[in-house]
Amino acid sequence: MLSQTVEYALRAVVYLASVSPDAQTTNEIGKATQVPLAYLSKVLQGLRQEGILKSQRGVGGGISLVRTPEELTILDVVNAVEPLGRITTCPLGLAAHGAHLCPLHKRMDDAIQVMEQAFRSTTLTEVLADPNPSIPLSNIRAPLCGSGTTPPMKKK
Amino acid sequence: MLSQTVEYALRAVVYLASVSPDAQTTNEIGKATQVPLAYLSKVLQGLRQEGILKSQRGVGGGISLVRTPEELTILDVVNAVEPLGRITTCPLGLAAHGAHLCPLHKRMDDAIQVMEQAFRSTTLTEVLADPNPSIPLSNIRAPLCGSGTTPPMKKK
DNA sequence: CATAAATAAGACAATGTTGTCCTAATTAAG
DNA sequence: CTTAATTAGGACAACATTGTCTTATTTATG
Repeated sequence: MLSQTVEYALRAVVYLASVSPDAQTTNEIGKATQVPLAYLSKVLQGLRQEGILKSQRGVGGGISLVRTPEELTILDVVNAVEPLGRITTCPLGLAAHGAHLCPLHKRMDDAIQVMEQAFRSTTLTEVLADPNPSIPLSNIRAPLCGSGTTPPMKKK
Repeated sequence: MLSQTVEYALRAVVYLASVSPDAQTTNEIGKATQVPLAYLSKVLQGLRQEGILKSQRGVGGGISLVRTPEELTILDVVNAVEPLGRITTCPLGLAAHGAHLCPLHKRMDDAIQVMEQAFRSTTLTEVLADPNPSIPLSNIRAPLCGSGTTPPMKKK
């Protein structure tokens, strides 16, 4: 349904939001989100190219959000990785119908649209502020199922 | 977003619904829906194995719906081809949280759920009954953008 | 029974997604 | 200026999706 890459991108962005506006290294993000490190690197590069993240090379560098969590929605992230693919013209060859999709494709697009709207209306701030503790096996309060997203205490 | 196979399956099923309860050959379905014939054959086989379609081999045979269009929803077809993949347990390793997904995955699942609901609430009858003509270049009234879904007039 | 019309099924190819690994390029700090 | 910590990027591999082709198998009909 939603691709693995979208899942990974959202984990990373939520984690970055939780420590925003600080930057984190790919390693730190990988550890917190349990995403395969080498692939995470690719995903983060993609998000940077799409203007969601910015990066700083070299010692003390890392990756951080471009916008504040308040200004960033789940839809922004999803669209940066893999646009939802709204149906705007008839997928059969028929000349572009614009607003006049056939009944089937109209309904398919409607379904995509409600999902799009659900994503658009959720900012990262909202995700972080969710009161749902949701972590039976740990008492860490975290947006990513308790996988180490507690803000780093102090520099090792 | 929705796979190509889902798109093809829905075209085929909508077409079959439009002539229900008659059977149609794979060839006829392919012509009406503009789906690559050899691949359509695979998709139809899948739908038959999932109990959405039934088939009759040999001369005069073909493929037809198992249920009436009234009893068949878009969700039935989508789930037969490629289940929507609701998120029921934490995708990170954390022991199954059941109803207690973390805030991020709860919202992802919510989005999938609204899409699922949109599909569940649409029967094929509804699609066929849609008053939207939607065919600028043709005055054929059809649920598939005018691609030849007018009921066969008479046997060749 | 022979034939032609159909679906069923398997092998194969092309492409996309996911993932790994190695080498470059950048940069802070001693 | 050298070193170590980082991101950037390219080559490659494994697997899934999409698509084609060929060969069975079934079945109505003359």
